[in-house]
Amino acid sequence: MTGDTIRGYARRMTTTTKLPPDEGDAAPRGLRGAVKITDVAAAAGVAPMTVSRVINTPDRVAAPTALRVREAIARLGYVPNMIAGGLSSRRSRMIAAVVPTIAHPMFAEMVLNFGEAMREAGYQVMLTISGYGPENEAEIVRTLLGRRPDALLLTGLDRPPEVRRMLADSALPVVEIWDAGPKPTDMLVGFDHNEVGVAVARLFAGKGHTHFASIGAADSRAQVRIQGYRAEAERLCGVMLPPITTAAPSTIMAGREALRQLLPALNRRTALACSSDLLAFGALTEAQVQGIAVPDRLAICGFGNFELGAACEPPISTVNVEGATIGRIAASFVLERLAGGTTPRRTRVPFRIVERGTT
Amino acid sequence: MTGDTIRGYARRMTTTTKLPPDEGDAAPRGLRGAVKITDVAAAAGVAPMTVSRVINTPDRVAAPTALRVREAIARLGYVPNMIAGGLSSRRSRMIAAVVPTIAHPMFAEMVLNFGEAMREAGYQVMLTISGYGPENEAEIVRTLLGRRPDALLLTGLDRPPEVRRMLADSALPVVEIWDAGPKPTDMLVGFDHNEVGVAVARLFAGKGHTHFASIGAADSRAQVRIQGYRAEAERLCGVMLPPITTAAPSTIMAGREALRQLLPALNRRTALACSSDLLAFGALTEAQVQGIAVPDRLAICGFGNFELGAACEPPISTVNVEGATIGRIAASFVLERLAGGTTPRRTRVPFRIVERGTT
DNA sequence: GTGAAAGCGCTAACAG
DNA sequence: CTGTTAGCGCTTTCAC
Repeated sequence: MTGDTIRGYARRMTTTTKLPPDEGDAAPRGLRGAVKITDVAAAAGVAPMTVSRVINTPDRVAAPTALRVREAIARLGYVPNMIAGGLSSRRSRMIAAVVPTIAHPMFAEMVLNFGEAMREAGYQVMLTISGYGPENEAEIVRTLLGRRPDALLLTGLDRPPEVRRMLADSALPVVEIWDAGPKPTDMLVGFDHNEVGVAVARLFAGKGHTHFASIGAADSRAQVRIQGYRAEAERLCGVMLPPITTAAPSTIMAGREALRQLLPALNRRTALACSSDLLAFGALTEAQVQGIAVPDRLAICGFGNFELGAACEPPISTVNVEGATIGRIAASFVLERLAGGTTPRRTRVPFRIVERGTT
Repeated sequence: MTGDTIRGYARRMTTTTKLPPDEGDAAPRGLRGAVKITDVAAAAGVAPMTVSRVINTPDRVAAPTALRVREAIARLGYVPNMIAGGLSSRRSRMIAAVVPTIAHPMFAEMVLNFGEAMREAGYQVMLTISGYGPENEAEIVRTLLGRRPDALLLTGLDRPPEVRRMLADSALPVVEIWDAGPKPTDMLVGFDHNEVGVAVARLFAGKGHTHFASIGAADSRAQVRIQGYRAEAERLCGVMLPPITTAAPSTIMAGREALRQLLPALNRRTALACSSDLLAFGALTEAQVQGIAVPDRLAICGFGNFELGAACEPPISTVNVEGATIGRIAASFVLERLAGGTTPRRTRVPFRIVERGTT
């Protein structure tokens, strides 16, 4: 524990970095050198509470006073301690978010837009990347709750009972994204993955396909999409090739490998649904290598609308779900609740089939 | 402000979610229902301080006492308030990280591994995605410092003076990643982007190339790589085609477009360096569409070692820098400092040219 | 090995 | 519009 007490102090002396010389009587630099609200108050000749008001509720302070305080803040380089503020006000101005991955462009977009919207409103987002599978979600949520976030954003609806209990006990606003289902914890911004699969099957059927194949990652939502696709194709009397399941998260290589597995069964015109554009691109690439004509012999539809699918040759038909939109809607729901709203917001975001060269 | 006081309370009544029935005399649920350390202490018949010890320094508590306390913690569902703990101990157990993007696989990997390593050590990472360009870095760092992180991870070395000042004043451990240069703020885990460019030029030169082209994103590090490449190629008496500069962040489409621009100048065997595998894949795709033989007429080398480059056909030669390694080393540096170390750690991580089908 | 007192830096609540 | 008082929930410090 000895080290903890000198965290970050003597250190500068051991670096070669030249520090700028002290600029006049600026911020005090000593140990625990952080300027605090009382320092600012003293410098401005007001009470600490007035400094607090200048920062949090500026319109409740007379203009000349506020000016003096702001001047002192700038001069001293005061950075309010939100940890202390949060303890006192019981508002951490922090939102906890959990997503399975940021490698998936949709989640990356979602995170980016959610974070931006929350930041504009004065909140920070604490992001945790959980990986697929809900195994350690309880652990993650417990840790997150320890920081007393003002709200949570979680992915999916597949929540262990222990987590549901913790969330209920915390009584915090919760937004669940990505999935749509009947019993969200609280608020919801998602879509029905089964419907996505159905829509893809109908797209193919509408083009006269009678033979249907699928490549799906071993991730619960991906499997729901694939099942929706297969069920609908079957309902339409399609001939089903055996489903290929690949490891989650999806990769291009897995798509190539899966197409190679599919090869022997590909003896007539076939429609192929992939649970990700990465798999679809892999399948397309391998089809080209194997000399299978796309889309004439093999039609391919992916999911996710990755830039890759739009920019490759031929461009890949896919299903578009806007991560950015999900992120912004989720942020607006959270902010509304934080502002006192009580509406139990639930929204299905639309998805859209983007037809391109592979169908 | 009226809303603030009822944040999250009456809400459950308006949802359709069925809550599980109260399980015996479990955690108190009322307003501000959070169980606190005094509740646990009372339930276990000890002082709050003993509960704190059970959580933070278990070996300073007698086994039977600890057992009773742990039992009470579990029964009440106590989640320690780290905001209160942080205020008291002056250790937030939080690390602030700033990266320009998470769309780039290397940053995604870096963030993932850094976060994992820190989490294992009991820290959380608060991530901010800044976008390219240091314009708003001061604002971001100020906000982050308000949370009193125990350390910071920042990208690049291109730091506005105001930020350098804030960092120096805070006296916190800082690790800068991605770049290598003579005057880091504190610790460093990066590589020399110029050297990367030089290495690519030499790769091409070694294969007898005499004509050199480049496609680079308008991002400072990408430009350094491209300049290193062009300077070295020139030094080796290469004939230089005019550089193509594309918008940051890089896209596949930009690579295709850039190759189209390059087309008129491509009247003999040419080597093409791209500042990202996305640009390289775009160039490759467009070359295939245009019927330019790769690698015979046009050799291509990318940067980043994205899965895309490895899995497409032909696979793209590239420069590999392990984001995961950077993340883990950065975490180890921070943890060492947090444990009391004072060594001014600076490391250059190696990069490696991965030759594949496009050279 | 355990407890009591004091206080981290801020803001809610009330008073003036 | 501004100030005073009293905590927020925990940990530090010191006593036992």
